[in-house]
Amino acid sequence: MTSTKVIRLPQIKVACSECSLRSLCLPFGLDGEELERLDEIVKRPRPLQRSQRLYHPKDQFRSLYVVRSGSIKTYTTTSTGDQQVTGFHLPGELVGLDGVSTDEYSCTAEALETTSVCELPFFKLETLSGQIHGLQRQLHRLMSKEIIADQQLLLQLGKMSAEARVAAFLLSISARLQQRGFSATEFNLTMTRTDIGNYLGMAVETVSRQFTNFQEQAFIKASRKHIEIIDLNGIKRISGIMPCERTPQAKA
Amino acid sequence: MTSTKVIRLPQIKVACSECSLRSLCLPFGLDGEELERLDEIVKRPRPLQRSQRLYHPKDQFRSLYVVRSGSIKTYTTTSTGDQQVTGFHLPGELVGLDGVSTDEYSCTAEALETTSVCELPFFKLETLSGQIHGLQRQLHRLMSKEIIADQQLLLQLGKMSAEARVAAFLLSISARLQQRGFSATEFNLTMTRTDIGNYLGMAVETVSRQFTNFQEQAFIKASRKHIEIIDLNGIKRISGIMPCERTPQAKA
DNA sequence: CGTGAGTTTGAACCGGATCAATTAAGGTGG
DNA sequence: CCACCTTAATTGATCCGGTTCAAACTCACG
Repeated sequence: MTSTKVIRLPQIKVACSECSLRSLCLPFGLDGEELERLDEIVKRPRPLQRSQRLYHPKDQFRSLYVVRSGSIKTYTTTSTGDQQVTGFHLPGELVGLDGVSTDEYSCTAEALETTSVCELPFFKLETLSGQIHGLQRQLHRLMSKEIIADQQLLLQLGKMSAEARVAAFLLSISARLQQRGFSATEFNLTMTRTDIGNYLGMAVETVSRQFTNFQEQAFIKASRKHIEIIDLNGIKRISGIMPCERTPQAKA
Repeated sequence: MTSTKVIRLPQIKVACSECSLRSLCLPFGLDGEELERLDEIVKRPRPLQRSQRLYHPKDQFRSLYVVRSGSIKTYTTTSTGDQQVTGFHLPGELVGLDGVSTDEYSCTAEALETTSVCELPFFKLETLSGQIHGLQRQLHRLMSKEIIADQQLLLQLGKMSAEARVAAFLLSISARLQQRGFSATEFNLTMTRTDIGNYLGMAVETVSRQFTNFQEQAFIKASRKHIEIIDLNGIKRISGIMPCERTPQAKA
């Protein structure tokens, strides 16, 4: 709000205590004084433009990032040069955990649109969380939540038909946005169909066909990036149902 | 070693400082005094027998566990009652991270064979890691490594042919065992083919066929659970190669 | 030795990948 | 401001890998 420069996105200087994401973010559970101490180590770099990168593989790991607004995709690049999307990160979500275990990042983090982040220098964060127990707890929560959620999704994807996967993907985005105070039924997919396909492990064409399919069944309205979910329960039903409408594939 | 009871597995009372896994485990980087303090909070419960459970979904989250010897599978159970294997845990690996974010476990952890674990009461661990910086660092490393590794594997699986998946699975087991001082080329798969198929997202029959396939190509010798890898490079080659021997599936 | 769980093998079918071609949408420069 | 170009998205036709269904086999264990 109190910007010193000419043109600057208004939220650039928002302190943790003012941030709308604080209940989902590290500040959760901290009192005023603790919040201030956290604020002191949080950096708020200039927003990234679309396709700008936050870090690359082999960059030295120094910080975790929290998406403030916008969205980020992370991907690795295989030896043959093609890209492997490892995740999409929405506001309030952590980016950079791939660096924690090896001290260098293992993937590329790239903005899908104009995106602003908070930067959390990890070693300062560790020090501080040694002093503020609530912070430590929340850090651990976030770390494991981030990754477990992803893992669960991926695991499920393994056994689902293309239809169910795309449905599950939409649900995941929808639920995450809702948690952050956005609409659960109307949003923009900032990533391309190709990215989605890559992430879900299927051909672009299949992703596209499923969107068409869902539209024909009147579960969603999709116009390019813009998605409107008409029948959330319909989507849920699909995402839980196994291929071929026969026997469930995950055996006992 | 200094067992007080009649029959007890010899390693039951081994302190962290004596444990062969310590360089892979939490003690890594700690000095003598710090190790002692860690040792004080580590519990070493009686070994689990095959198919005994360490915890169930909805159990209150209290502890992380490190597999000392043996192996554990974790799985969730879907609404329709079938099981979804979420991972296999070998000696030196953490179990229980699924509980950190919600304060209750989300899956079942079940011993695949006679298995002994160390129990780490998580809140004591948090407190202690607030005091011992090296411990905190290592805890974070382990937490993220555990999950990131899994995630990477799962992500890759999404785009691989059945052949490549099974190869990648074998490699994963092999590499993890090797890191822990076991043979990389000869080991027992303690889980069933069904478990493997479930985890990898494919039918049991397909898993079985791939084992046969690898044998015919003289990459491995497999007799039931017992696996001997003859041509590790052959397996590696396969695990990196895409289906249909055509174009790579992960697009640029 | 039976009994049953786990594993292997065979045959047929179908979902999704691949290939090919068209349409739509941003961006750019004249 | 519009024609042009490039990239993303859609749609259609064909083909193959992997699932499904069915059945035989093998080993561990009582």
